[in-house]
Amino acid sequence: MRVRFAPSPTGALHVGGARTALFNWLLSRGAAGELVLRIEDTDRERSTPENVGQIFEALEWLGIDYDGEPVFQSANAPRHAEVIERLISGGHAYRSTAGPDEVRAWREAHGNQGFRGADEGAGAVRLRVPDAGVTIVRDVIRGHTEFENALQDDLVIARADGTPVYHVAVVVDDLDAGITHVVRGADHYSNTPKQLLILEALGEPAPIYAHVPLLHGPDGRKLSKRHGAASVQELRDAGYLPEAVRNYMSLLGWGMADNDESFFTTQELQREFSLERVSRSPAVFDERKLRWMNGRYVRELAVADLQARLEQRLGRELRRDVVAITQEKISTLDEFWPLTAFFVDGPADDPAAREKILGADGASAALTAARAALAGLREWTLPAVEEALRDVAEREQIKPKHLFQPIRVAIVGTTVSPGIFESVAVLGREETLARIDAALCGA
RNA sequence: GCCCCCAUGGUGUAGUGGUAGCACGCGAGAUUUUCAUUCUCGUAGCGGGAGUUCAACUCUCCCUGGGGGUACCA
Repeated sequence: MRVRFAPSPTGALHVGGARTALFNWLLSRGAAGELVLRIEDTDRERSTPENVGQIFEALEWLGIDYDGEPVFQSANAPRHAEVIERLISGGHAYRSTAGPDEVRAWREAHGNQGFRGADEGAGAVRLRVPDAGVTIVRDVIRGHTEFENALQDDLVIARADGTPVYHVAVVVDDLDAGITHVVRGADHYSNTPKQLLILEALGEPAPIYAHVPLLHGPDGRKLSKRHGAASVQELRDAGYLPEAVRNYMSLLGWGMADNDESFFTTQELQREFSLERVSRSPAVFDERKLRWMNGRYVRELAVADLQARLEQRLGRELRRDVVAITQEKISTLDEFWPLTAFFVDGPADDPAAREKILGADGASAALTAARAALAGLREWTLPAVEEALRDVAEREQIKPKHLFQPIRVAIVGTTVSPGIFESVAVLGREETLARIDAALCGA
């Protein structure tokens, strides 16, 4: 078995394309030599180093490793030219100057039958399509479908300038690479008979096809930028974890039998995956579920691991204890900084919170009592802080909420933060007392 | 226009010729110092119409809806 992933070099790795890559990778079982990466770039316009580099990065981030060096389709041009020449000399193709207008006119005049041209010795190269019979697409996911040859136009396989068209390029490249399984998006389904026709003219066998359903946005339309994150780069930038993305994407258009859980390790995925179980209908990409799943993955990370990822993402050193007290409160990496910036940037400026909490009856008294208790602490540890503060609440007959919220606003600036005892413990004696004093002053 | 594909709650899916399970979401409750987390309960579905059958969500056909293709794009 040999599968390939062949994205077009537009730079952004679409999540639909990423899912196809994932399926290919799972199908190859990650075995060496089984997954080849090819850049479809017959027109060469888009395969700039930047664009291609971005795709490599996205794939690497996702954890999908292909085998060996990626192949650039354009590099295979001589081979394509040779095949096209062969088709012409074998009588399977001819040169024609007919353009879209002629083709349309022909169809109108022939009851919508496919265009059939004559050899003019110049122009683009068109494949001769049989007038009768059917071309059968056999697809692991969709079963057999017959396409009538009579309806198919003699398709262009090379432009007038001699450059091959995509359909020839893929077919030839797959053949040369010994590809046995072609797993791609369903948008290629209707084009498959064309490739089969080329294969037939070449006298070569067809690979096994599997067309996976497309991904849609919440509005049921094809997933695009206006739906938010539509590329894996955007997912990464939004703070999702690659393993969560991988897990979530594997669930789109695919389900395990006899398994009600939706969490899979990569090993389980590798073991259980089968093309036969891939769904035929398009799936809607639901970022809320991804977010939920990502939160689960975040919480299962070792603190040191989470810290490393956050540091890498934020480009700054982070305190382990800060990461630890935040872990269960964030569902994406993105949510970390807003929740903990107060540790290094000082209290946030939230007048509404100050007014509401610090301005409340008894807030100052509560703060004062808390300050005194904290100031008297012999050692500044989480248990000590917690004991002291709970003690104040009990002794002063203050509802916990009415004691803790003022402290929170005093040190954080807003009403949302990690646990109050944890925050105080991590902030340290000096800073905590200073911030409480400042709050008392302001009030 | 023509060709092709698809159709289980809002979303992702499981499933069987005898009416549906799981997960997200959503709602309610519990825990709770905020936000979260966690736990409990609940909500909601086989697009429509014929046909086959004792019986269809499951098989067939039609319709509707959605999607894809129809390039000298990939």
